[in-house]
Amino acid sequence: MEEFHGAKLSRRERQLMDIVYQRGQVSVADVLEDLPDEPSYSTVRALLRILEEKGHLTHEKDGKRYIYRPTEPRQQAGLLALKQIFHTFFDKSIEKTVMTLISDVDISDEELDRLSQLIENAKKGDTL
Amino acid sequence: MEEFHGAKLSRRERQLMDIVYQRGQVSVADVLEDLPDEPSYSTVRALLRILEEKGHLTHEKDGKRYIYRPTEPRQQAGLLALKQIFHTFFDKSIEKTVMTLISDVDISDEELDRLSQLIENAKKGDTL
DNA sequence: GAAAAAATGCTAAAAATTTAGCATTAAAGT
DNA sequence: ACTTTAATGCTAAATTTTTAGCATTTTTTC
Repeated sequence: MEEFHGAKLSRRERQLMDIVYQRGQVSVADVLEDLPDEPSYSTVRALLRILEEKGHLTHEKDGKRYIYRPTEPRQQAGLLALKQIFHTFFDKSIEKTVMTLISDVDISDEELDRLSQLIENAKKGDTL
Repeated sequence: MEEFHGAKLSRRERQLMDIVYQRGQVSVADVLEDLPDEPSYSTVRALLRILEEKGHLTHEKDGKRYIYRPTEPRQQAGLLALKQIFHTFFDKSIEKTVMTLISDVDISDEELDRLSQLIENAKKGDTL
């Protein structure tokens, strides 16, 4: 099993990376805003620096402040995280995973239609 | 957003809980077997005890040894973990999530058929 | 039933994580 | 240009996590 990004991160680090992936990119202030327990500015900066040292983030200057972005693309990180989940909780069964999602999360008829379409396309793609 | 079990756990604790959910139930030896870096027996026991203190596990005796089980059912824990992922990486879109799964993970035609069926049923259930 | 093996109970040290302070630099306002 | 504001650089303390040792109990074996 390939390793998903979260496996090597401490608790706080994971929390930060989640915020980064949710927002796409962050300033220190952004992170502070999303953290429920409001650590100090210094604390958040330290964590971002550590995550950058470890290679999970990069930063660039935007005016006077740093903007941090993940080094691993969102899509890829998401896939690994998803694989981890469906390996641990759903016996590597896509069916069980999707079943859980559509039965417990609100979903519109339009979305269901698009899902059907998606699967039909996958079938065609596979059999060709 | 409801909190998934992993959010309050340390790195090692998460690792243990993943093993527990993968196996359903574990002895100390089981956990040791699944940990790639082989910490000591004592270490694993300590962690299991802590997880029990925190309310994530319970144990019962099976002959001479303890068997630990999660207190939160697998299905429920899996759902929360899944929600977390699709919130963080897939914009809360079931479509994006499923798309990623079926396009990047090997899937058989039979499974695709069952998926179609699943979605058809969901449609009927919703519109009734 | 005595000895050996294999488990747990408890405790504390080592390591890693998390936190925040003080100094400095860069930007903005007047 | 000078003052104020808001950012970063660096460092170290506090806390949490992780680890493992030693004593004790339970089970197995002979």
